[in-house]
Amino acid sequence: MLSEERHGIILREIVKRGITKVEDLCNLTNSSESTIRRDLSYLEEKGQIKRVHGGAILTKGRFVEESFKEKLVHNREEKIEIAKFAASLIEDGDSIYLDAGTTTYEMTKFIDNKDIFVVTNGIDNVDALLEKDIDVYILGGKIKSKTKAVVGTNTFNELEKFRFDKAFIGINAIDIEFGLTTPDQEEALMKSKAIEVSRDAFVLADSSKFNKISFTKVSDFREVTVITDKEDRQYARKLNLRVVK
Amino acid sequence: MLSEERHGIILREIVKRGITKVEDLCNLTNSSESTIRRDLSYLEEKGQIKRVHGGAILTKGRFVEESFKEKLVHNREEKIEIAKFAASLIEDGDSIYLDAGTTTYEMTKFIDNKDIFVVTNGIDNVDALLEKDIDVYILGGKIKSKTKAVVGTNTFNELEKFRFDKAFIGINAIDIEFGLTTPDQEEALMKSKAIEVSRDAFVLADSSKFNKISFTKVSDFREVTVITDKEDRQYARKLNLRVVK
DNA sequence: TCATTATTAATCAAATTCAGTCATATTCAT
DNA sequence: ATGAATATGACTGAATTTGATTAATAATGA
Repeated sequence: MLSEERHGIILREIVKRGITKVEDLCNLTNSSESTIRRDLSYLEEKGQIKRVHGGAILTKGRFVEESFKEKLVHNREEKIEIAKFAASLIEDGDSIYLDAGTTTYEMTKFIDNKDIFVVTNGIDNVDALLEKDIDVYILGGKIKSKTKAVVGTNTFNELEKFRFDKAFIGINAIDIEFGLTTPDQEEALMKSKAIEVSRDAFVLADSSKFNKISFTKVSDFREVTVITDKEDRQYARKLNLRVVK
Repeated sequence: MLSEERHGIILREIVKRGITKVEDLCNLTNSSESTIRRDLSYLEEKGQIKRVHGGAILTKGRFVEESFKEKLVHNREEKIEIAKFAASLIEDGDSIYLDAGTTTYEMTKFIDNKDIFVVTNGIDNVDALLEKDIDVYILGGKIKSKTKAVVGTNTFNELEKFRFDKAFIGINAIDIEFGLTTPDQEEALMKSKAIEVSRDAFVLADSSKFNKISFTKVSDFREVTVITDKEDRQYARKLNLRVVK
């Protein structure tokens, strides 16, 4: 049996029952425990299921339709890898700023430290984090309908009151000359301030964001670590680059 | 049986009955007392239940706050009628406060005035309003995972800065003596303040909320108009009652 | 109050499940 | 065909889960 085939069977079984035992999956697919365990690890890596002792369960709040929408997102695989690595940087006790955006949203699926405090300006992040039993603080303010990000001067000022251990920021464009830029001025201000009030700031950017320039400057390279899937000597010389995979 | 599976069964049983004995849970899951005790400790740790001598109860006291989804089912028809009427009160140009909660959430579906400004502390309201092209302002603060309501002193203070034309408030309990009460103190404060800073305050309460008393006082009758589906002479004499249907 | 009973926490050993490693089998590109 | 890459199943010691036991604690009623 092909592994893809097994993955399908496993997913369907878990969706159907909500929870499944390794043993049952062995019988269902005529495979060894080792194989099933490998499959479960893989599916968990992809964020499709959650492993528990003895089997696996659905990742909470994952609706079937969502997976269709998600597939449409550009560079999804890369974003997930970047998000996964970023999430792994979070340590117990951290206070975190999580920017609004698709890449940072992917992070929520891989955050397993419950003893953390997350401040976000992304409405979509809230649900995902609550389901993980994580303390969430939403910044107040006007919500941009397109990105569902909270922005504005009040929001900006509210951010001023916090100090974060780590900030995770999404970005639209990276250029070796102009640094980090993004189309919306208000969002740029938010990102910039978040970077400022954080001990460590991480910018998540898949390779498609490179060599682009957008309207508003967010930050110079010096202040942040860029997490990406793109190997690039030039950039590596000028900035703190973390390449995943 | 997997532990995750048991946790689910235990939670469901406690939600259903309000209180459960260790012995019953043993029978229900075919597990030993040791195992059930460990499960209960774990669930208590997560804040999902409270252990008592001989068993466990739900964390909240007299008026158990059902989860958001469960509440949606309860008295749905009536809530929709109430919500529809409440929404019809909104006029172009209004600035509105929309409380977190299921009945107020229903309102979002019937709001068709786009030229309004809505402030809310309910995360779920945001999406629904954005889809209607309505300007939304979310209050900032800690999010209660159970009700997805934003609460806290900062949030309270933020609310202070607004003045609304109309506020729409959900409520858990109405008593002819004690007035409007609700289980969570922080949420009660929010509701109370919202009523205070609004020209007109409307409280949405289906008939199941009547003749009940909860923990924290939200408001006296004088300050608000109660929208309900229940005809009641006694209440009608004491407060401003609007009965729909 | 005190004694009796029920419930609990702590500890232990057995059973189950796990991650990691290895050898073998299969697939793939050349 | 050949070697490299990948997939699989078996095995091992480690980690986790479980139920039984016992001593401590809490509830009950005379």
